[in-house]
Amino acid sequence: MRNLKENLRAKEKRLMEELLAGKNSAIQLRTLLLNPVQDEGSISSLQLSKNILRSFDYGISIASSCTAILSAKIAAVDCGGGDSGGSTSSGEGTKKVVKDRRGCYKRKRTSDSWMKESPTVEDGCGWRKYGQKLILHSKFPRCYYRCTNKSQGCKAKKQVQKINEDPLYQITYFSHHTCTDTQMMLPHDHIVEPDPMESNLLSFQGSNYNHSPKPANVSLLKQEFEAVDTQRTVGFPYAKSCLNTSSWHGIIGAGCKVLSPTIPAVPGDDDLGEEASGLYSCASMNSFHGLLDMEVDQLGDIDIEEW
DNA sequence: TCCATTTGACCCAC
DNA sequence: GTGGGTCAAATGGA
Repeated sequence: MRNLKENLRAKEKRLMEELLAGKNSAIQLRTLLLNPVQDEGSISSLQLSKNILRSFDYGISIASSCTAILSAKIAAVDCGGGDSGGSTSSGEGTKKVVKDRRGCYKRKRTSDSWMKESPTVEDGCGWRKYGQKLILHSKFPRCYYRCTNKSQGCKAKKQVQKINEDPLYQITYFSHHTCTDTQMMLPHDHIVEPDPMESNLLSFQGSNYNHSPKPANVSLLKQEFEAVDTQRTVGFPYAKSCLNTSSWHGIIGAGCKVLSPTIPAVPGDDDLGEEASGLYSCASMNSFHGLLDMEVDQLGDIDIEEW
């Protein structure tokens, strides 16, 4: 557990370093734009913009990793998922702890899978839903999607799990799009680490961001977590909540943990604007720092020995 | 008619 | 044996 905390602290430090590096690059870029005279050896505005994007991409990756770790751990504690937690609360301390394997099955993480958290399930790609299940210890059903261009041999899939009452979804992707329609909208060049928990890292190439994807079924996707049945496979008349798509920016602006790069941003007039808009919704460094501080500190509220 | 969604059943990893 | 992932028939909407 101590290792987990240290790990989170280290990630926080890395995040701050990346954000500061990005800020420095932005300052240099600003200076360059105000004074466009360049020396032979001076760094180009294009390179600076790339540096900025790289810093934010990596920062988002780190933040994603941290929040995913915390979510998993906190959820495990909340539902008594820990083996020791369940046994100690029963008052049968002398009883030998039987390892319950229920719910332990997880799809094997491959180098071609990654996860992110987003306030919206929309990512600009065309997805077709092929299944939905209520997952053990999950309040909300998990939905399964595959690329609408499966006929083209595209093997891209994703799983969408609403985390809690807040509009925050955990989206797990499997395989990249190979179809021509959507591959430019996907995050690629993601970072994968051997540890399944660490595999949540991802990064995005800013130059491929699409700013106005709005598939027709977005509203349906946003509605589908509104009602949950108690059956194993959920069957229900979906509640027809009416979420205003214009509120998405408000959600983003409130400072989400990890942001989808395809959230429509204010369209720029030039290439710089297009690329920079990938940074558009990121929380400020201070608030991000506070968020991480808060989440790491929350670990103190949980019995560390239980982990 | 076509396509997307729903949902019960089945398969398989654990 | 159980839970998670997928299949495929049924259903509904455009």
